[in-house]
Amino acid sequence: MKLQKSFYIRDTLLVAQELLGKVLVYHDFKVRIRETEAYIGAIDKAAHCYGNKMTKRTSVMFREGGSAYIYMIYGMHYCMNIVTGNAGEGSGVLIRNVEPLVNLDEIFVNRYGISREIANKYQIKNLTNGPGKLCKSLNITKKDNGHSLLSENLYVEDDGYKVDYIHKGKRINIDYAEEAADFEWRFFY
DNA sequence: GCTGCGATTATC
DNA sequence: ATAATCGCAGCG
Repeated sequence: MKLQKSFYIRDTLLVAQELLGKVLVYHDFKVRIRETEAYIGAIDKAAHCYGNKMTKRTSVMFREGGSAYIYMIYGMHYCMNIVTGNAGEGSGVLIRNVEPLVNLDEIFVNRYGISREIANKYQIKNLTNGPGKLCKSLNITKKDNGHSLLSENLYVEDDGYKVDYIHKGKRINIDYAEEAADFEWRFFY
């Protein structure tokens, strides 16, 4: 069943963990969420909206939970977040690693420009195990920024899959974030 | 207007 | 370990 607004308007660390094992649906794609990171603007120097920094880029993060925040990083990759909490809070969950469930043929073309049959082992292993790889694989771009997760073509559903143990660790590539760099807000299984 | 850099990835 | 590559924030 599709997750409703009330799922997202909760504590960001809780949402980040409960998103594990859920299925992200985007048009004809379905992928299982395997790794997430929480970002909480109020106390998190790694967050784009740290210190309530409202800019053109971060405005979506200040919405009520349940929207997609898509941003471009390093001039060449898109990353997808799910906005969490109450309006004005400025928090969200980065989707880092997913496992494709359907439509593999189209994913290989989007990601590598090749048919699935000729993909090598390395390409298969690294298909969608990163935030930029996820967006490339599913063709998620800036056009999707601000889109509602309660809509027809973009949402998260619970298909009954159970995650047994959630691993926790420090978030990736935020060494500049001082004390926040040590927060164990990365979750995976 | 100009400058510097990043919640990444692929390759060396 | 490092290049690729560009939107945008910060400055003034």
